[in-house]
Amino acid sequence: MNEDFLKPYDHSQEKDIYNTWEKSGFFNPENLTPSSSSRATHPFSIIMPPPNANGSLHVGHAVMVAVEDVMVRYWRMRGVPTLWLPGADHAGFETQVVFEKKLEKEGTSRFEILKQDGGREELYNQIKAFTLANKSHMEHQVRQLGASCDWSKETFTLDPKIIDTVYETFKKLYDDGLVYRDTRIVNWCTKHQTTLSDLEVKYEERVDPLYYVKYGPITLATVRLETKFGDTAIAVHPNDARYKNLIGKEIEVEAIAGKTKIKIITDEHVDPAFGTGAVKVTPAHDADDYAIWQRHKDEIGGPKEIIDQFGRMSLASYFADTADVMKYQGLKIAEARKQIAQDMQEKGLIEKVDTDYKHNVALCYKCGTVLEPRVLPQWFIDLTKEGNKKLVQPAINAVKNGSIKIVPEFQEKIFFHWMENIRDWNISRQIVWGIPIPAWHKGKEVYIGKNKPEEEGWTQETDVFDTWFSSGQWPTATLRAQSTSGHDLLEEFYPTNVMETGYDILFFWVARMIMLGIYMTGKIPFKTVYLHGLVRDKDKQKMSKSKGNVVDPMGIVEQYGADALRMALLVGNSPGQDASFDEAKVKGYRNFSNKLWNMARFVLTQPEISNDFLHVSDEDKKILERVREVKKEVAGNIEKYRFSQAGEVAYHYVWHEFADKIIEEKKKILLDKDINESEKESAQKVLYTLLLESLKMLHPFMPFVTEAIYQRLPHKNAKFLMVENWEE
RNA sequence: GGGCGUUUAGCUCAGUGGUAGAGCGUUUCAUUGACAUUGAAAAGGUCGCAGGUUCAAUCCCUGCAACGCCCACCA
Repeated sequence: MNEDFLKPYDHSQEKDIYNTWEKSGFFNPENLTPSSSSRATHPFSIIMPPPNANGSLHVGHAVMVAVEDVMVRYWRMRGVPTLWLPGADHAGFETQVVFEKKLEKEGTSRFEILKQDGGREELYNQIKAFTLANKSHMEHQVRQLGASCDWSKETFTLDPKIIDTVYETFKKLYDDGLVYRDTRIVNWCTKHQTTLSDLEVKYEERVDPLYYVKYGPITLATVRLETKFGDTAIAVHPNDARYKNLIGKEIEVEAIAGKTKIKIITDEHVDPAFGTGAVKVTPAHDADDYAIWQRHKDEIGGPKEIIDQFGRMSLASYFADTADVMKYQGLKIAEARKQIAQDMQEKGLIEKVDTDYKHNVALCYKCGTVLEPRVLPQWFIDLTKEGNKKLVQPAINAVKNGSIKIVPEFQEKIFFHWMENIRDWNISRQIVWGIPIPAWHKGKEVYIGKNKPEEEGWTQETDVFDTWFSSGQWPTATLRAQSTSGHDLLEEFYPTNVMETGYDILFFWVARMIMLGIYMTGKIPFKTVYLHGLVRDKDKQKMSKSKGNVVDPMGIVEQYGADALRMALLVGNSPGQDASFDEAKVKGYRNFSNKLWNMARFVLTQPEISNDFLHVSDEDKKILERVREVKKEVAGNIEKYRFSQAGEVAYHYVWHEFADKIIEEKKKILLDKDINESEKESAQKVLYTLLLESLKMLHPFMPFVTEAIYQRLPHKNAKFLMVENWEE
């Protein structure tokens, strides 16, 4: 027996085991010898959600690796050609935000860098260096978790081949009329100086004063007093009797700077029950008002922009000669509002103030800054007109008709609900860290292409793509990028089997992959979507840096081993359901690793009985039959994505049946001098068989300790447990 | 305003149309031979509440309550 067994199991050997696996080449599907079983003709593939290369892995990544590795290792042992393609995401906006925080700590900002000549390139290069450093750090961590993915095919979202595909898709969308550039009201973050998609807006309920302002004969309620300088009309409901005589007229209004005139229009959208039933229309700074303006373009003036990109009053275009207004010039919104309220109070223009008015405020999901709606030219993907037919409906249909299954099933309802109410997607970002939108402008002309057109006068688009536009093409783009002349991976592995990710990015990512995947290839990108839940802390609180309750998975791996962490994250957790992280649970499974180690130690004290041993007792035959049943149960659960159940069945069998009962009974037989050799040999045969079967069924969950034991067996069928045949 | 999820042992959570499960915790006992990162045993749950379907419901249906989450252009 190997001397290592005289000591407790030492999980620090995980690193060495991983290295030998990786060097063996068995992570790569082309090095696997498919088994002869009929299942082996259908490959198994997973594209790993590429972690953001801007920091360390969090527990969510550990869940992702654990779940995907279970499937991949299981199917590999079934003799199926198995591809698990890893990647890394440049994560445009997210990474730029992380990088800017770093700059802030260093006492500078991106604007300092952008001021210099060639500042844009400089900033890009700095973020690139930062990202690449984090990328290799993160890849190392994915290895530590035991991910048996094919590193030779690792793909980065900024690889030239990925960008080529993204450009090709963009061109196709543009040619099909599914991409358009238009000036519309969009969400603008005054801190980050970029627009955000509707998904990147978080709403928070706040209490603000609601001012009842006198507009001549009308009083109307508003929170945003400061936008009054951008008013172009007042709207009332068409059936509102109170305003019957005023509709369509221009009324004269006493304002801060003397008298002005404003038109009364009607719009179905106005709720007569709110406030006074009259609403000021400020199309440049409010999405609702912009919508009203669009319906009344012919009657009223266009958007008057009176707040700038930094969230400061910018009144010179309309009020340069009016000192009473220009005194607010340059004030931040909140300050301007306060002063205007005060001034209007003094002039008797405010009828009353409702001080505890509750309403939802739109915030930047990253920094919490109040978003300022702005009217800007942006690139959009049409999802409401032609795009609804060509992008949205095919995706809905794929899930409705079962070509794509979402696990857990209830998430399908959530998916449908979002898809059926989807809006056009703003894919423009005004940041540097991202894939540039391949477009050129000359006056109103637009040219789509990577390279500048020959003729004079074209200027390059400066917006970059929303990261999700490129990652939304990930399954297709990666397989295409990694294909070689000998291996068309799209042909071999697309559609992939499973897309495993967190439910929090169902809309951001999964929905878009389905739409774009079908659009690009005519085929669904994956057959099953498995959505894991969020990992919260021990007290069910969301982990966050500010709360200081973030669990570092790598610290846990260091202390208890990746096997223990993986088991703790798998058992007791179900798809789509949040889980809480308890270190005590990890400790329990660390103990299990050692238990298994010692079980092996005991078995290996016994002589190994050759394969052609024929005198298995009837009782032992039952034991061997039973382990096959258990293994089938584990397999069935894995195939049905019930990883918690699968892990628990294996765990329970190995510890509480094999160890506690069978080993104890066989121990008695082996020590009893009155029992004949044949029966002892039968017991020894059983012990060796059960050990091997236990290692196999636990390997997808706890790859390291099972491999460590396998490598110390006197006779091995395969070079690695990782490529042992699951069956026999 | 819509939609979704959860409610099971002290805690964190799995699970099933037919005497209820795991991890941790608690109590008692055992132990120099595989393992104290151990073993044997025990306590502990009218499976949120109220109806219904069924021979049988924790599980299916209806309603309710509490908690949580997502979506939504009411100023």
